[in-house]
Amino acid sequence: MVKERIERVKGTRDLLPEDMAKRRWVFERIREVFEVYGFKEILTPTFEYTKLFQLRSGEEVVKQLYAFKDKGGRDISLRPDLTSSVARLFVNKFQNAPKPVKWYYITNMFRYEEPQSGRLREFWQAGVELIGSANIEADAEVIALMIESYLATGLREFTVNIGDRVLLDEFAKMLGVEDDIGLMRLIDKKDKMSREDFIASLKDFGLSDDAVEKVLFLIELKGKPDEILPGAYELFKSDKAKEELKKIEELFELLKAYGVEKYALIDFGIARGFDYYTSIVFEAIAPNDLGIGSIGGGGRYDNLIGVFGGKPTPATGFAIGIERLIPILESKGLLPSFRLSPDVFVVYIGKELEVKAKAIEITQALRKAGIKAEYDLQGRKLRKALEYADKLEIPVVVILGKRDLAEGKATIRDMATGEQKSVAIEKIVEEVKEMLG
RNA sequence: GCCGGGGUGGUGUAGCCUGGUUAGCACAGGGGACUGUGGAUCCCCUAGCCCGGGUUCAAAUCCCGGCCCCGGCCCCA
Repeated sequence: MVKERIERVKGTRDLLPEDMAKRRWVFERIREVFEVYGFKEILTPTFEYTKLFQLRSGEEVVKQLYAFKDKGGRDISLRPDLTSSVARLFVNKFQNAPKPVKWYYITNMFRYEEPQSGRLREFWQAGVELIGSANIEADAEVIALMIESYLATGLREFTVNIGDRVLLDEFAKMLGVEDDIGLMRLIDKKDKMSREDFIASLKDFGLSDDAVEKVLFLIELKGKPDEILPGAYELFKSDKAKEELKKIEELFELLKAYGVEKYALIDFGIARGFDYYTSIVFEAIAPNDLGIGSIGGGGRYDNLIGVFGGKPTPATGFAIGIERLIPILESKGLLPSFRLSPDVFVVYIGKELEVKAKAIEITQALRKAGIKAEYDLQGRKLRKALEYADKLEIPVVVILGKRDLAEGKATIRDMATGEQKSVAIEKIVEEVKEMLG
């Protein structure tokens, strides 16, 4: 016989019962916060026309699509994020809905990248989109929500670092740099290299000594607003930049009102990709030794709806990377432990149908009472059945044999103490409930 | 797409450099010793060299290609 082993597809993961229990717990914590903030859950299709994702361009983006032709010859891609789909949905059906539109999603995404630490080809994100408000309150709302989402999972050591694309643009203009994207790309990499290498790469990029000084000054603008903003007001002279700085100042005032300002920092070196963000951008960082950088991020994208053919509509949002968050929570011992085994194991002795049937009836009665119960489908001998229950740490075993049955009773065993009692069959549910507390 | 390190029963591993008995060990799984009482012991069973090609009398072992894993680069919406 030829056995061909089928492997998992590269960059994908099998999620086992323990994994699912953890994920479900984390999803629920996050979902609760999303809901109390008034966001409503949506889900768009797993795949869309490739065109949808190409529209907001970026050659890299297209290269990392999981793209294919379907049988009808359509060019299709698995969604690399939900923002594009949400924008499409909004343009298709919700342009005249009352504003703001507040949506959230918890689902999987696909990107064709080389897998590495904290990066798979299929991954899950929990995110929100807030569409229809250009006010800084909308930015504050989603940033506060992001912070509270992490707090809900028990995480405490993290910061949400806030940057601004307008300021980076103004900065590039100030330096007379035409390739502003190239400059942002370099600035984004600042933490990955030594100061000397960073300076060298800036010079290679063509910056004058004076401009290099300014860049170094800019990336030092990282911290609490009262420490940072005075320096920022000195660095930026244009009206547009000053106006933007005022917004950020207000943003932090609002975050104070939300009660989450201690988790928020200014970091003007944050660029977060280069395609659709237009103003405030932010990313969440949680110190860890797992090699995991950002655990989530987002920002304002005021042009995207227009790009997709809608009337220009401001929007902001964020996404939390579940595959990055869970290992961090786990390494900090913040995840509860989950019991997957049943609470009661019903064992019958012998092969008689009558006994077997009674065991099933007892199991069903327990289940109807909401108790996680199983009976021994393997038909093990009592000794093996107890070993099994012990191994799975099942706290209560109900033993049913002909002798018990003759008296209309069953034996209930407390696996921790080994204590047993003989109980009338109709009293079993009641008795077990009491034992399980 | 590129670079480095890996891939031996379900899991963890020895063996690989230096090719040569039946690929060893531990745990897990199933059964028995023990026909109504667990965490112990003993015995038995199940199950493996990632795939393909090459070199060789002989390949888990050496060579080439592919796939997958771990990590890094690019990129990270």
